[in-house]
Amino acid sequence: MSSVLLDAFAHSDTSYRRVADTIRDRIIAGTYSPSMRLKVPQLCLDLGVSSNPVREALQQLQGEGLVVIAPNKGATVRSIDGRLIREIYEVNAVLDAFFAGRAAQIASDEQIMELIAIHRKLEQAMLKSDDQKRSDHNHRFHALLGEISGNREALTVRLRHRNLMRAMRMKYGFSTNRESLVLNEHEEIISAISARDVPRAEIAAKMHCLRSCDDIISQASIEPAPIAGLEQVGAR
Amino acid sequence: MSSVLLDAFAHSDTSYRRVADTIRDRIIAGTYSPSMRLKVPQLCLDLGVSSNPVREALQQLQGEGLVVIAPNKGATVRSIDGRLIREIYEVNAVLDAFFAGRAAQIASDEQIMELIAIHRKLEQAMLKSDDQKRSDHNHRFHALLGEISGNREALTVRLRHRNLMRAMRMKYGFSTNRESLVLNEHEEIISAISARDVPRAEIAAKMHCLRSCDDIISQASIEPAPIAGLEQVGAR
DNA sequence: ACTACGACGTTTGTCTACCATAGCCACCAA
DNA sequence: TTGGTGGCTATGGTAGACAAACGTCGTAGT
Repeated sequence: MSSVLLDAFAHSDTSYRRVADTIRDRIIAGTYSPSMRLKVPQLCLDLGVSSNPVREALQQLQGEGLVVIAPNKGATVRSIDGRLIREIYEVNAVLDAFFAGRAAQIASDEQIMELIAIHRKLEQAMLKSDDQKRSDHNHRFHALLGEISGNREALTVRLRHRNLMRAMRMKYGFSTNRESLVLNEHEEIISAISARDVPRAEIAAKMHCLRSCDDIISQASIEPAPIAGLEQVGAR
Repeated sequence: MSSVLLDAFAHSDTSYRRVADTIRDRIIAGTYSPSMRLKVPQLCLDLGVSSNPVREALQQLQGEGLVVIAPNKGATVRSIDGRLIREIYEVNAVLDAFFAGRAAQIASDEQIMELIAIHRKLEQAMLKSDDQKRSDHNHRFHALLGEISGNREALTVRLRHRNLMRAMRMKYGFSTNRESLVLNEHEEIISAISARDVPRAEIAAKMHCLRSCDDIISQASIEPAPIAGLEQVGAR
Protein backbone atom coordinates (compact mmCIF):
# COMPACT_ATOMS: atom_id res chain seq x y z
CA MET A 1 0.00 0.00 0.00
CA SER A 2 2.63 2.47 1.02
CA SER A 3 4.99 0.90 -1.47
CA VAL A 4 3.92 3.47 -4.01
CA LEU A 5 5.51 6.15 -1.94
CA LEU A 6 8.51 4.17 -0.88
CA ASP A 7 9.44 3.32 -4.42
CA ALA A 8 9.97 6.96 -5.14
CA PHE A 9 12.47 7.09 -2.30
CA ALA A 10 14.37 4.03 -3.37
CA HIS A 11 17.11 3.80 -5.98
CA SER A 12 19.24 6.82 -5.32
CA ASP A 13 21.46 4.51 -7.24
CA THR A 14 22.40 6.72 -10.10
CA SER A 15 24.31 9.93 -9.78
CA TYR A 16 21.87 12.20 -11.53
CA ARG A 17 19.15 11.11 -9.11
CA ARG A 18 21.32 11.98 -6.15
CA VAL A 19 22.08 15.32 -7.76
CA ALA A 20 18.38 15.94 -8.35
CA ASP A 21 17.62 14.97 -4.74
CA THR A 22 20.26 17.36 -3.43
CA ILE A 23 19.17 20.30 -5.54
CA ARG A 24 15.53 19.60 -4.71
CA ASP A 25 16.29 19.55 -0.99
CA ARG A 26 18.17 22.84 -1.25
CA ILE A 27 15.33 24.48 -3.12
CA ILE A 28 12.86 23.26 -0.51
CA ALA A 29 15.11 24.34 2.34
CA GLY A 30 15.56 27.76 0.78
CA THR A 31 19.30 27.41 0.20
CA TYR A 32 18.49 28.07 -3.42
CA SER A 33 15.88 30.81 -3.35
CA PRO A 34 13.30 31.51 -6.06
CA SER A 35 14.56 33.25 -9.19
CA MET A 36 18.13 32.25 -8.36
CA ARG A 37 20.20 31.10 -11.26
CA LEU A 38 21.52 27.56 -11.14
CA LYS A 39 24.78 27.49 -13.09
CA VAL A 40 25.95 24.13 -14.25
CA PRO A 41 29.70 24.58 -13.59
CA GLN A 42 29.02 25.85 -10.07
CA LEU A 43 26.80 22.86 -9.31
CA CYS A 44 29.47 20.54 -10.71
CA LEU A 45 32.00 21.93 -8.24
CA ASP A 46 29.58 21.89 -5.33
CA LEU A 47 28.42 18.33 -5.86
CA GLY A 48 31.60 16.82 -7.18
CA VAL A 49 30.17 15.50 -10.43
CA SER A 50 30.57 16.36 -14.07
CA SER A 51 28.18 18.39 -16.14
CA ASN A 52 26.26 15.48 -17.59
CA PRO A 53 24.46 14.31 -14.43
CA VAL A 54 23.80 17.91 -13.44
CA ARG A 55 22.09 18.71 -16.71
CA GLU A 56 20.00 15.57 -16.56
CA ALA A 57 19.01 16.35 -12.98
CA LEU A 58 17.98 19.87 -14.00
CA GLN A 59 15.84 18.44 -16.78
CA GLN A 60 14.15 16.18 -14.28
CA LEU A 61 13.58 19.03 -11.84
CA GLN A 62 12.08 21.07 -14.64
CA GLY A 63 9.63 18.24 -15.15
CA GLU A 64 8.73 18.51 -11.46
CA GLY A 65 8.16 22.24 -11.83
CA LEU A 66 10.89 23.28 -9.44
CA VAL A 67 13.22 24.89 -11.95
CA VAL A 68 12.75 26.61 -15.29
CA ILE A 69 15.19 26.06 -18.13
CA ALA A 70 15.43 28.68 -20.86
CA PRO A 71 17.29 27.69 -24.02
CA ASN A 72 20.78 29.19 -24.15
CA LYS A 73 20.14 31.02 -20.92
CA GLY A 74 20.27 28.28 -18.32
CA ALA A 75 18.27 27.15 -15.34
CA THR A 76 16.69 29.22 -12.58
CA VAL A 77 14.76 28.25 -9.50
CA ARG A 78 11.11 28.72 -10.28
CA SER A 79 9.92 32.06 -9.01
CA ILE A 80 6.94 31.98 -6.68
CA ASP A 81 4.33 34.71 -6.56
CA GLY A 82 0.83 34.99 -5.19
CA ARG A 83 -0.71 34.04 -8.48
CA LEU A 84 1.23 30.79 -8.73
CA ILE A 85 0.38 29.90 -5.13
CA ARG A 86 -3.30 30.42 -5.82
CA GLU A 87 -3.18 28.45 -9.06
CA ILE A 88 -1.44 25.48 -7.45
CA TYR A 89 -3.83 25.40 -4.54
CA GLU A 90 -6.80 25.55 -6.88
CA VAL A 91 -5.50 22.47 -8.67
CA ASN A 92 -4.91 20.77 -5.35
CA ALA A 93 -8.41 21.70 -4.26
CA VAL A 94 -10.13 19.92 -7.13
CA LEU A 95 -7.85 16.90 -6.79
CA ASP A 96 -8.30 16.65 -3.02
CA ALA A 97 -12.04 16.98 -3.45
CA PHE A 98 -11.88 14.11 -5.91
CA PHE A 99 -9.81 12.02 -3.49
CA ALA A 100 -12.09 12.68 -0.54
CA GLY A 101 -15.24 12.01 -2.52
CA ARG A 102 -13.85 8.77 -3.86
CA ALA A 103 -12.67 7.79 -0.40
CA ALA A 104 -16.17 8.37 0.93
CA GLN A 105 -17.35 5.88 -1.67
CA ILE A 106 -14.80 3.11 -1.41
CA ALA A 107 -12.63 3.46 1.70
CA SER A 108 -12.49 0.33 3.82
CA ASP A 109 -12.96 0.55 7.56
CA GLU A 110 -9.28 -0.26 8.02
CA GLN A 111 -8.31 2.65 5.78
CA ILE A 112 -10.51 5.01 7.73
CA MET A 113 -8.90 3.76 10.94
CA GLU A 114 -5.49 4.46 9.41
CA LEU A 115 -6.60 7.98 8.50
CA ILE A 116 -7.64 8.54 12.11
CA ALA A 117 -4.35 7.13 13.37
CA ILE A 118 -2.36 9.48 11.15
CA HIS A 119 -4.57 12.33 12.27
CA ARG A 120 -3.73 11.57 15.92
CA LYS A 121 -0.02 11.48 15.17
CA LEU A 122 -0.35 14.83 13.40
CA GLU A 123 -2.10 16.20 16.47
CA GLN A 124 0.75 15.01 18.69
CA ALA A 125 3.38 16.50 16.39
CA MET A 126 1.62 19.86 16.47
CA LEU A 127 1.40 19.77 20.26
CA LYS A 128 5.13 19.13 20.43
CA SER A 129 5.84 21.74 17.73
CA ASP A 130 7.76 19.13 15.77
CA ASP A 131 7.75 20.73 12.35
CA GLN A 132 9.38 17.81 10.58
CA LYS A 133 6.89 15.25 11.91
CA ARG A 134 4.03 17.67 11.36
CA SER A 135 4.95 18.03 7.70
CA ASP A 136 5.43 14.27 7.31
CA HIS A 137 2.15 13.29 8.91
CA ASN A 138 0.21 15.95 7.07
CA HIS A 139 1.74 14.60 3.89
CA ARG A 140 0.82 11.04 4.84
CA PHE A 141 -2.74 12.10 5.55
CA HIS A 142 -3.29 13.55 2.12
CA ALA A 143 -1.24 10.89 0.36
CA LEU A 144 -3.33 8.18 1.99
CA LEU A 145 -6.48 9.84 0.72
CA GLY A 146 -4.94 9.73 -2.74
CA GLU A 147 -3.98 6.08 -2.37
CA ILE A 148 -7.46 5.15 -1.19
CA SER A 149 -8.88 6.67 -4.35
CA GLY A 150 -6.83 4.17 -6.32
CA ASN A 151 -5.92 6.77 -8.94
CA ARG A 152 -2.12 6.74 -9.12
CA GLU A 153 -2.02 9.23 -11.93
CA ALA A 154 -3.96 11.80 -9.90
CA LEU A 155 -1.73 11.11 -6.92
CA THR A 156 1.34 11.68 -9.07
CA VAL A 157 0.00 15.04 -10.20
CA ARG A 158 -0.91 15.92 -6.64
CA LEU A 159 2.48 14.96 -5.18
CA ARG A 160 4.28 16.84 -7.91
CA HIS A 161 3.11 20.03 -6.27
CA ARG A 162 4.15 18.99 -2.80
CA ASN A 163 7.75 20.10 -3.10
CA LEU A 164 6.79 23.55 -4.33
CA MET A 165 4.36 23.86 -1.45
CA ARG A 166 6.99 22.74 1.03
CA ALA A 167 9.31 25.41 -0.33
CA MET A 168 6.58 27.99 0.18
CA ARG A 169 5.83 26.87 3.73
CA MET A 170 9.52 26.87 4.52
CA LYS A 171 9.66 30.43 3.33
CA TYR A 172 6.50 31.84 4.85
CA GLY A 173 5.46 29.48 7.70
CA PHE A 174 2.03 29.07 9.20
CA SER A 175 -0.12 31.72 10.75
CA THR A 176 -0.53 31.39 14.51
CA ASN A 177 -3.89 29.65 14.68
CA ARG A 178 -3.78 27.81 11.38
CA GLU A 179 -2.62 24.56 12.98
CA SER A 180 -5.71 24.07 15.13
CA LEU A 181 -7.92 24.87 12.16
CA VAL A 182 -6.09 22.25 10.13
CA LEU A 183 -6.98 19.65 12.74
CA ASN A 184 -10.63 20.68 12.72
CA GLU A 185 -10.78 20.53 8.96
CA HIS A 186 -9.14 17.10 8.86
CA GLU A 187 -11.68 15.86 11.38
CA GLU A 188 -14.49 17.15 9.21
CA ILE A 189 -13.05 15.29 6.22
CA ILE A 190 -12.72 12.07 8.21
CA SER A 191 -16.23 12.50 9.58
CA ALA A 192 -17.70 12.96 6.12
CA ILE A 193 -15.85 9.92 4.78
CA SER A 194 -16.99 7.79 7.73
CA ALA A 195 -20.55 8.90 7.07
CA ARG A 196 -20.10 7.96 3.37
CA ASP A 197 -21.30 11.46 2.53
CA VAL A 198 -19.63 12.13 -0.82
CA PRO A 199 -20.66 15.76 -1.39
CA ARG A 200 -19.77 16.72 2.18
CA ALA A 201 -16.35 15.05 1.88
CA GLU A 202 -15.70 16.85 -1.40
CA ILE A 203 -16.64 20.21 0.02
CA ALA A 204 -14.66 19.65 3.21
CA ALA A 205 -11.51 18.73 1.30
CA LYS A 206 -11.93 21.63 -1.11
CA MET A 207 -12.42 24.13 1.68
CA HIS A 208 -9.46 22.73 3.58
CA CYS A 209 -7.26 23.38 0.58
CA LEU A 210 -8.58 26.85 -0.14
CA ARG A 211 -8.26 27.94 3.50
CA SER A 212 -4.70 26.71 3.53
CA CYS A 213 -4.16 28.77 0.38
CA ASP A 214 -5.60 31.89 1.97
CA ASP A 215 -3.39 31.33 4.99
CA ILE A 216 -0.16 31.07 3.05
CA ILE A 217 -1.05 34.05 0.88
CA SER A 218 -1.73 36.19 3.93
CA GLN A 219 1.56 35.03 5.39
CA ALA A 220 3.35 35.85 2.17
CA SER A 221 1.86 39.33 2.09
CA ILE A 222 3.06 40.05 5.64
CA GLU A 223 6.62 39.08 4.98
CA PRO A 224 7.70 41.00 1.89
CA ALA A 225 9.07 38.35 -0.37
CA PRO A 226 12.73 38.80 -1.28
CA ILE A 227 11.80 38.52 -4.91
CA ALA A 228 15.03 39.72 -6.41
CA GLY A 229 16.89 37.10 -4.40
CA LEU A 230 20.58 36.61 -3.92
CA GLU A 231 22.64 36.37 -7.02
CA GLN A 232 25.45 33.95 -7.22
CA VAL A 233 28.88 35.33 -6.75
CA GLY A 234 31.73 34.46 -8.98
CA ALA A 235 30.42 35.86 -12.23
CA ARG A 236 32.51 38.53 -13.81
CA MET B 1 28.31 14.22 -37.70
CA SER B 2 25.03 15.90 -38.50
CA SER B 3 23.91 16.02 -42.07
CA VAL B 4 23.40 19.15 -44.14
CA LEU B 5 19.68 18.57 -44.06
CA LEU B 6 19.59 18.57 -40.28
CA ASP B 7 21.77 21.66 -40.14
CA ALA B 8 19.12 23.53 -42.07
CA PHE B 9 16.74 22.82 -39.20
CA ALA B 10 19.39 23.52 -36.63
CA HIS B 11 18.62 27.16 -35.98
CA SER B 12 15.10 26.63 -34.71
CA ASP B 13 15.86 25.18 -31.29
CA THR B 14 18.34 23.27 -29.21
CA SER B 15 19.24 19.79 -30.24
CA TYR B 16 17.78 17.93 -27.29
CA ARG B 17 14.46 19.69 -27.86
CA ARG B 18 14.40 18.60 -31.48
CA VAL B 19 15.22 15.09 -30.36
CA ALA B 20 12.44 15.20 -27.78
CA ASP B 21 10.01 16.53 -30.38
CA THR B 22 10.92 13.76 -32.80
CA ILE B 23 10.61 10.98 -30.25
CA ARG B 24 7.35 12.47 -28.95
CA ASP B 25 5.89 12.59 -32.46
CA ARG B 26 6.89 9.00 -33.07
CA ILE B 27 5.31 7.85 -29.82
CA ILE B 28 2.10 9.70 -30.66
CA ALA B 29 2.09 8.36 -34.20
CA GLY B 30 2.64 4.84 -32.95
CA THR B 31 6.04 4.38 -34.58
CA TYR B 32 7.31 3.69 -31.10
CA SER B 33 4.63 1.55 -29.52
CA PRO B 34 3.92 1.22 -25.78
CA SER B 35 6.35 -0.91 -23.77
CA MET B 36 8.93 -0.61 -26.53
CA ARG B 37 12.47 -0.07 -25.36
CA LEU B 38 14.18 3.12 -26.45
CA LYS B 39 17.89 2.39 -26.67
CA VAL B 40 20.17 5.37 -26.63
CA PRO B 41 22.71 4.12 -29.21
CA GLN B 42 19.91 3.27 -31.65
CA LEU B 43 18.34 6.71 -31.25
CA CYS B 44 21.75 8.30 -31.77
CA LEU B 45 22.08 6.55 -35.11
CA ASP B 46 18.50 7.33 -36.17
CA LEU B 47 18.65 11.00 -35.31
CA GLY B 48 22.26 11.76 -36.09
CA VAL B 49 23.20 13.11 -32.69
CA SER B 50 25.36 11.87 -29.86
CA SER B 51 24.17 10.23 -26.69
CA ASN B 52 24.09 13.35 -24.55
CA PRO B 53 21.15 15.16 -26.19
CA VAL B 54 19.27 11.88 -26.49
CA ARG B 55 19.51 11.21 -22.78
CA GLU B 56 18.39 14.72 -21.91
CA ALA B 57 15.46 14.40 -24.28
CA LEU B 58 14.47 11.12 -22.65
CA GLN B 59 14.60 12.79 -19.23
CA GLN B 60 12.29 15.50 -20.52
CA LEU B 61 9.88 12.98 -22.02
CA GLN B 62 9.85 11.14 -18.72
CA GLY B 63 8.72 14.39 -17.13
CA GLU B 64 5.88 14.52 -19.65
CA GLY B 65 4.88 10.99 -18.76
CA LEU B 66 5.53 9.55 -22.20
CA VAL B 67 8.50 7.35 -21.31
CA VAL B 68 9.63 5.56 -18.18
CA ILE B 69 13.29 5.40 -17.25
CA ALA B 70 14.50 2.60 -15.00
CA PRO B 71 17.97 2.96 -13.47
CA ASN B 72 20.57 0.88 -15.27
CA LYS B 73 17.90 -0.59 -17.48
CA GLY B 74 17.05 2.23 -19.81
CA ALA B 75 13.99 3.93 -21.21
CA THR B 76 10.77 2.38 -22.47
CA VAL B 77 7.68 3.92 -23.99
CA ARG B 78 5.08 4.14 -21.26
CA SER B 79 2.72 1.23 -21.40
CA ILE B 80 -0.94 2.07 -21.71
CA ASP B 81 -3.64 -0.08 -20.17
CA GLY B 82 -7.28 0.43 -19.29
CA ARG B 83 -6.46 1.50 -15.78
CA LEU B 84 -4.13 4.27 -16.89
CA ILE B 85 -6.65 5.51 -19.42
CA ARG B 86 -9.34 5.69 -16.78
CA GLU B 87 -7.04 7.41 -14.29
CA ILE B 88 -5.97 10.07 -16.77
CA TYR B 89 -9.53 10.79 -17.82
CA GLU B 90 -10.63 11.08 -14.21
CA VAL B 91 -7.98 13.73 -13.66
CA ASN B 92 -9.06 15.48 -16.83
CA ALA B 93 -12.67 15.31 -15.69
CA VAL B 94 -12.09 17.22 -12.46
CA LEU B 95 -9.88 19.75 -14.21
CA ASP B 96 -12.32 20.29 -17.07
CA ALA B 97 -15.14 20.67 -14.59
CA PHE B 98 -13.09 23.31 -12.83
CA PHE B 99 -12.40 25.09 -16.12
CA ALA B 100 -16.02 25.06 -17.21
CA GLY B 101 -17.31 26.20 -13.85
CA ARG B 102 -14.82 29.03 -13.72
CA ALA B 103 -15.65 29.97 -17.29
CA ALA B 104 -19.33 30.15 -16.39
CA GLN B 105 -18.34 32.66 -13.74
CA ILE B 106 -15.92 34.91 -15.54
CA ALA B 107 -15.99 34.32 -19.31
CA SER B 108 -16.50 37.47 -21.32
CA ASP B 109 -19.03 37.57 -24.14
CA GLU B 110 -16.17 37.70 -26.63
CA GLN B 111 -14.67 34.54 -25.16
CA ILE B 112 -17.99 32.74 -25.37
CA MET B 113 -18.26 33.85 -29.01
CA GLU B 114 -14.82 32.43 -29.64
CA LEU B 115 -15.84 29.14 -28.05
CA ILE B 116 -18.82 29.00 -30.40
CA ALA B 117 -16.62 29.82 -33.38
CA ILE B 118 -14.22 27.01 -32.53
CA HIS B 119 -17.15 24.69 -32.04
CA ARG B 120 -18.39 25.49 -35.54
CA LYS B 121 -14.98 24.82 -37.03
CA LEU B 122 -14.86 21.51 -35.20
CA GLU B 123 -18.26 20.67 -36.64
CA GLN B 124 -17.02 21.43 -40.14
CA ALA B 125 -13.89 19.34 -39.67
CA MET B 126 -15.97 16.39 -38.52
CA LEU B 127 -18.28 16.74 -41.51
CA LYS B 128 -15.27 16.65 -43.78
CA SER B 129 -13.66 13.81 -41.80
CA ASP B 130 -10.51 15.89 -41.47
CA ASP B 131 -8.89 14.12 -38.54
CA GLN B 132 -6.04 16.56 -38.19
CA LYS B 133 -8.30 19.62 -38.03
CA ARG B 134 -10.74 17.77 -35.81
CA SER B 135 -7.99 17.03 -33.31
CA ASP B 136 -6.67 20.60 -33.48
CA HIS B 137 -10.04 22.29 -33.00
CA ASN B 138 -11.02 19.93 -30.23
CA HIS B 139 -7.76 20.80 -28.56
CA ARG B 140 -8.37 24.50 -29.05
CA PHE B 141 -11.84 24.20 -27.56
CA HIS B 142 -10.60 22.69 -24.31
CA ALA B 143 -7.47 24.81 -24.20
CA LEU B 144 -9.57 27.96 -24.52
CA LEU B 145 -11.70 26.85 -21.59
CA GLY B 146 -8.48 26.47 -19.63
CA GLU B 147 -7.25 29.89 -20.71
CA ILE B 148 -10.52 31.53 -19.74
CA SER B 149 -10.16 30.11 -16.24
CA GLY B 150 -6.94 32.06 -15.92
CA ASN B 151 -5.20 29.20 -14.13
CA ARG B 152 -2.06 28.51 -16.12
CA GLU B 153 -0.85 25.84 -13.74
CA ALA B 154 -4.03 23.84 -14.15
CA LEU B 155 -3.82 24.25 -17.90
CA THR B 156 -0.24 22.99 -17.86
CA VAL B 157 -1.29 19.89 -15.96
CA ARG B 158 -4.20 19.38 -18.30
CA LEU B 159 -2.15 19.75 -21.46
CA ARG B 160 0.54 17.43 -20.13
CA HIS B 161 -1.90 14.59 -20.64
CA ARG B 162 -2.78 15.60 -24.16
CA ASN B 163 0.05 13.77 -25.85
CA LEU B 164 -0.69 10.53 -24.06
CA MET B 165 -4.34 10.87 -25.05
CA ARG B 166 -3.41 11.55 -28.65
CA ALA B 167 -1.29 8.41 -28.61
CA MET B 168 -4.29 6.47 -27.32
CA ARG B 169 -6.66 7.90 -29.91
CA MET B 170 -4.11 7.16 -32.61
CA LYS B 171 -4.03 3.57 -31.42
CA TYR B 172 -7.72 2.95 -30.81
CA GLY B 173 -9.67 5.59 -32.74
CA PHE B 174 -13.22 6.78 -32.15
CA SER B 175 -16.31 4.69 -32.06
CA THR B 176 -18.67 5.30 -34.93
CA ASN B 177 -21.15 7.67 -33.34
CA ARG B 178 -18.89 9.29 -30.78
CA GLU B 179 -18.27 12.36 -32.95
CA SER B 180 -21.86 13.54 -33.03
CA LEU B 181 -22.14 13.02 -29.28
CA VAL B 182 -19.02 15.13 -28.81
CA LEU B 183 -20.72 17.99 -30.61
CA ASN B 184 -23.84 17.69 -28.48
CA GLU B 185 -21.80 17.66 -25.30
CA HIS B 186 -19.79 20.69 -26.37
CA GLU B 187 -23.03 22.53 -27.08
CA GLU B 188 -24.31 21.68 -23.62
CA ILE B 189 -21.10 23.07 -22.08
CA ILE B 190 -21.37 26.27 -24.11
CA SER B 191 -25.03 26.59 -23.24
CA ALA B 192 -24.35 26.24 -19.52
CA ILE B 193 -21.53 28.78 -19.65
CA SER B 194 -23.70 31.25 -21.56
CA ALA B 195 -26.41 30.82 -18.93
CA ARG B 196 -23.78 31.43 -16.20
CA ASP B 197 -24.93 28.18 -14.63
CA VAL B 198 -21.81 27.01 -12.77
CA PRO B 199 -22.99 23.60 -11.52
CA ARG B 200 -24.47 22.72 -14.88
CA ALA B 201 -21.26 23.69 -16.66
CA GLU B 202 -19.21 21.61 -14.22
CA ILE B 203 -21.40 18.57 -14.66
CA ALA B 204 -21.50 18.95 -18.44
CA ALA B 205 -17.72 19.13 -18.70
CA LYS B 206 -17.24 16.24 -16.30
CA MET B 207 -19.69 14.05 -18.17
CA HIS B 208 -18.12 14.97 -21.50
CA CYS B 209 -14.78 13.72 -20.21
CA LEU B 210 -16.10 10.53 -18.66
CA ARG B 211 -18.10 9.62 -21.76
CA SER B 212 -15.01 10.13 -23.86
CA CYS B 213 -13.20 7.84 -21.44
CA ASP B 214 -15.86 5.16 -21.74
CA ASP B 215 -15.66 5.42 -25.50
CA ILE B 216 -11.92 4.94 -25.72
CA ILE B 217 -11.97 2.10 -23.21
CA SER B 218 -14.63 0.30 -25.19
CA GLN B 219 -12.54 0.83 -28.31
CA ALA B 220 -9.47 -0.44 -26.51
CA SER B 221 -11.25 -3.54 -25.27
CA ILE B 222 -11.95 -4.52 -28.86
CA GLU B 223 -8.24 -4.71 -29.45
CA PRO B 224 -6.41 -6.76 -26.82
CA ALA B 225 -4.86 -4.36 -24.36
CA PRO B 226 -1.07 -4.25 -24.12
CA ILE B 227 0.65 -5.67 -21.10
CA ALA B 228 0.80 -3.44 -18.06
CA GLY B 229 4.29 -2.42 -17.11
CA LEU B 230 5.74 -0.86 -14.01
CA GLU B 231 4.40 2.53 -13.20
CA GLN B 232 6.49 5.28 -11.80
CA VAL B 233 5.00 7.62 -9.28
CA GLY B 234 5.79 11.16 -8.55
CA ALA B 235 8.63 13.16 -7.21
CA ARG B 236 10.32 12.02 -4.08
C1' DA C 1 26.34 64.14 -24.32
C1' DC C 2 24.11 60.43 -26.47
C1' DT C 3 23.50 56.56 -29.41
C1' DA C 4 24.97 52.72 -32.09
C1' DC C 5 28.10 49.33 -33.11
C1' DG C 6 31.48 45.89 -32.21
C1' DA C 7 34.72 43.19 -29.37
C1' DC C 8 34.97 40.48 -25.48
C1' DG C 9 34.00 37.17 -21.79
C1' DT C 10 30.73 34.09 -19.87
C1' DT C 11 27.72 30.46 -20.22
C1' DT C 12 25.31 27.12 -22.49
C1' DG C 13 24.95 23.36 -25.74
C1' DT C 14 27.14 19.78 -28.05
C1' DC C 15 30.42 16.28 -29.40
C1' DT C 16 34.15 12.89 -28.95
C1' DA C 17 36.44 9.47 -26.48
C1' DC C 18 36.88 6.45 -22.85
C1' DC C 19 35.95 3.71 -18.67
C1' DA C 20 33.15 1.34 -14.98
C1' DT C 21 29.32 -1.22 -13.82
C1' DA C 22 24.82 -3.47 -14.08
C1' DG C 23 21.65 -6.68 -16.81
C1' DC C 24 20.92 -10.10 -19.87
C1' DC C 25 21.72 -14.23 -22.37
C1' DA C 26 23.86 -18.04 -24.09
C1' DC C 27 26.71 -21.70 -23.13
C1' DC C 28 28.52 -25.35 -20.46
C1' DA C 29 28.78 -28.64 -16.78
C1' DA C 30 26.77 -31.38 -13.09
C1' DT D 1 16.92 -30.36 -16.71
C1' DT D 2 18.94 -27.18 -13.99
C1' DG D 3 22.17 -24.15 -12.18
C1' DG D 4 26.27 -21.42 -12.42
C1' DT D 5 29.56 -18.79 -15.12
C1' DG D 6 31.39 -15.85 -18.50
C1' DG D 7 30.95 -12.56 -22.03
C1' DC D 8 28.31 -9.06 -24.47
C1' DT D 9 25.45 -5.09 -24.56
C1' DA D 10 23.62 -0.96 -22.77
C1' DT D 11 23.60 2.37 -19.36
C1' DG D 12 25.92 5.70 -16.32
C1' DG D 13 29.59 8.74 -15.70
C1' DT D 14 34.05 11.59 -16.57
C1' DA D 15 37.07 14.66 -18.96
C1' DG D 16 38.07 17.85 -22.32
C1' DA D 17 37.31 20.54 -26.25
C1' DC D 18 34.75 23.53 -29.36
C1' DA D 19 30.89 26.31 -31.35
C1' DA D 20 27.10 29.34 -30.68
C1' DA D 21 24.40 32.63 -28.16
C1' DC D 22 23.70 36.13 -24.87
C1' DG D 23 25.18 40.30 -22.06
C1' DT D 24 28.24 43.71 -21.08
C1' DC D 25 31.29 47.11 -21.73
C1' DG D 26 33.99 50.19 -24.23
C1' DT D 27 34.66 52.99 -28.10
C1' DA D 28 33.66 55.59 -32.16
C1' DG D 29 30.70 58.48 -34.57
C1' DT D 30 27.01 61.90 -34.64
